[in-house]
Amino acid sequence: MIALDAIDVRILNALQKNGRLTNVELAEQVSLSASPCLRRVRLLEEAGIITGYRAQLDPACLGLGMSVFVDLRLSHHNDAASDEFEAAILRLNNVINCYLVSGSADYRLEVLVKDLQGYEVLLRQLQCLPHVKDIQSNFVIRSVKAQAPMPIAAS
Amino acid sequence: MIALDAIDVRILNALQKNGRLTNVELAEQVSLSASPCLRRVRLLEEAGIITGYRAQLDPACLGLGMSVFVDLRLSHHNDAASDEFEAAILRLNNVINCYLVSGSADYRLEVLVKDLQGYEVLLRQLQCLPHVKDIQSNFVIRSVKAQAPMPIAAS
DNA sequence: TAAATATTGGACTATAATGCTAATTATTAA
DNA sequence: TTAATAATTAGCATTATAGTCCAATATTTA
Repeated sequence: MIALDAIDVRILNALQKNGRLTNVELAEQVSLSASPCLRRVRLLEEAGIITGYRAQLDPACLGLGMSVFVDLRLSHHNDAASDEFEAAILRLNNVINCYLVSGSADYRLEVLVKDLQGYEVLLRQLQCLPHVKDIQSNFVIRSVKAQAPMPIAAS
Repeated sequence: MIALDAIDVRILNALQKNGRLTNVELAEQVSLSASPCLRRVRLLEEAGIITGYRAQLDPACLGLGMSVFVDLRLSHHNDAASDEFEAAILRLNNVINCYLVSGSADYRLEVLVKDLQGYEVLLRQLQCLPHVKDIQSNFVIRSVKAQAPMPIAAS
């Protein structure tokens, strides 16, 4: 874990808000001239602190207005079963996130679909996945806070 | 919902993968010359399909190696209680996502903390929030698939 | 088919990225 | 505290990119 000074923190916060800031704009915001600013950004990228830049899309505009959390249990908990299941999950494009979690479920998925019909299709796909024993769904009614910037502390 | 042709879909997919592609690079990838490519990107931004660009950071590098889903129930379900609770959630920087969900919980939060100690601190803050009755936590053991690109269909 | 509309490609200007060097700042050791 | 060293920064020059304008092409519609 690389030490971040106050300027690095400002850079990271600015790029979390707007990943397409030009280096000149970024340098202004963090009170630095362009070249050292660029040097710091490159170092943050090389250090793996900045892992990439993504355009954020509005799922509703893309016909993906329904978001669902799907909790899933497997019938077998050996490595082979997990690997097979996870490989299948990676192929399902409507599954945006998938975590192995503690608690009553094994996996928690976050899924984007158009509507209940789309959800039904996906549910059937999930039920057919290898080693799936149990599925429970929670629908997102409203998003209160989404993809908030990470809290960064200088170190 | 604006109609997207095949070129728009390619643009959106390319920018989901890399939001800092130069317009020239993007134009090459979608087999278009620079100026119409730029025009399309601007239209996608103005239409609200592209909502922004963000740098992706590695939480582990920032001392936020622990991710937890927190399910939360309120004691009262009137508007005032919800509003007060949601306002408080917006102020908690370790809460990255917060959704109103169906099912046994009212709200589902996604939380980033350094470790169990950090989690304990946050848990106490959540318990002190107005109208909170019940809290249940699920720890993320491993991320199988994270922030996968949205599946986009031409229309 | 022909007219109208939308989209594209290319030239040009303004702006930004990037590498280099000198100067400044911070750090270490005496 | 001062001097020496190392790290970081600012400014400048060069190259690349963004963004605008207009003519040409493709598409749509009657």
